[in-house]
Amino acid sequence: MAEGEQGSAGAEDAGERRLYHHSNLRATLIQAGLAILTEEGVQALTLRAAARRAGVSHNAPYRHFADKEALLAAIAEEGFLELAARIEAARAAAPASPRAQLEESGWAYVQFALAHPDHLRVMFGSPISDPQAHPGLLAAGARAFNSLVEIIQAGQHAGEIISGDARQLAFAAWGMVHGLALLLTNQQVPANLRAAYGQEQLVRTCLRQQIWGFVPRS
Amino acid sequence: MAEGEQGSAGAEDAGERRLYHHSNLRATLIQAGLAILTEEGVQALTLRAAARRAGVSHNAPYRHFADKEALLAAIAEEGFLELAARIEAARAAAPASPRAQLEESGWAYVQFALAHPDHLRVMFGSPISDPQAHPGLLAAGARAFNSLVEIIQAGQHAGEIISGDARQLAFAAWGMVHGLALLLTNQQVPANLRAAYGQEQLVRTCLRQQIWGFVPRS
DNA sequence: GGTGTATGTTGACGATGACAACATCTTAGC
DNA sequence: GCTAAGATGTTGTCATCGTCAACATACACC
Repeated sequence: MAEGEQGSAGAEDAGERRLYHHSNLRATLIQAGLAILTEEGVQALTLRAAARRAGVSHNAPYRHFADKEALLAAIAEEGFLELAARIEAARAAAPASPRAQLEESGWAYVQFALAHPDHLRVMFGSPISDPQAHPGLLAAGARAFNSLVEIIQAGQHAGEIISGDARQLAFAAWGMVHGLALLLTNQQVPANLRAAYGQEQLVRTCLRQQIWGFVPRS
Repeated sequence: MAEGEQGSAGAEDAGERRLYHHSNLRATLIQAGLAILTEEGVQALTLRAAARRAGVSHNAPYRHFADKEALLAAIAEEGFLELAARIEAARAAAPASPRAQLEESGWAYVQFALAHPDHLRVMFGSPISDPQAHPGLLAAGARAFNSLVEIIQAGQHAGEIISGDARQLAFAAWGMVHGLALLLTNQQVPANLRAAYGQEQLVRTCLRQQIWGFVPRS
């Protein structure tokens, strides 16, 4: 955003000038949506609220998104991209052992969920009517998933992980991590469990148990 | 709107007479909400729509629910009760082996999710602001969770399941099943995986892998 | 039988998603 | 350069929703 062309006066705050046709409203609206998610929660994420944050009229978003669901899909896509980046970073930072990488990736996933619970709700809780209508969303989700597949394949090559369909194993791992993340963010963890372990230890314990199931028996 | 007391006459369909003060509107509204969930989906679940189905005015629900969230909580509670019942039934129908019971319980959970995806969304997707305000909800959730704990404890006694905190193990199992259920109902399963295995086989394979991690090493 | 309270109704308000009509900026063709 | 056409943003409007306030009715207890 930011520039001024054309016309005229009305320099807003100075520096923050936008030209009406303010170039990428689309990106601005997505950022506004993310800000609303973290500051006010998912129930406050409304087309009109995003428009207000972007400083445009209540109907401007319709020039960039067919309807509310399209904005949600774009925000979800953004989430999957960050999720994939976090998983990849965690893998890179982890020891070379595929099993360790699996644990760190899972923990990274849960950390993302805990840091952005309402973003996660948009990514997964929403009933996206036609996924085919939002191809970017599918691609971003696939990228995150493929990170797991790669780790598992590497582990199979190294003999650290049982043989079998790597995609199926990755799905199992994804399911576990996803379930843990949602239970934690929804505060649906039995209270005494949470108290006894603490979030990180509880999650890592569950992850190690699952990964333990991936270890070849001698 | 509809009838007539007081004045009188107006027997509706015959048989279906309700006396205005029609006794348990509360239960009727919950049932109406469930019907909306299965027939129209979660986005159609609205206080006013539930009132319409129940044949009362748009404000009648407020005599029984403080706000929309209270109705959602009641519907969620209903879901947890059915979920617990299904898990218990699956356990009862399964072989005596605790590991088999674990798999059947998990599959029952996923079946419930597939049969009532929008009900699941109300149970888990909603951001219940203050769980303490809906004690029945917590109790119903705890009952479902405790079914798993019991199976695991039995397995530990029989030496079929590794020792350790049964509640933590149950949480891991719950997380896995929950994640699988959500991914399936949100249609977020990689297409080729779904095609290669079919839902039931895919789920059972993942469950067995996890349970395999619960088996004591010789 | 009369009265108080629980239950249901009518009416209103502000907010939202969506549509239509209009205004303004940008760009393409000349 | 200038103008016509399209892209982008605005104003106005509508039906629906959640919620509140005021009012009406029916049941239960004395």
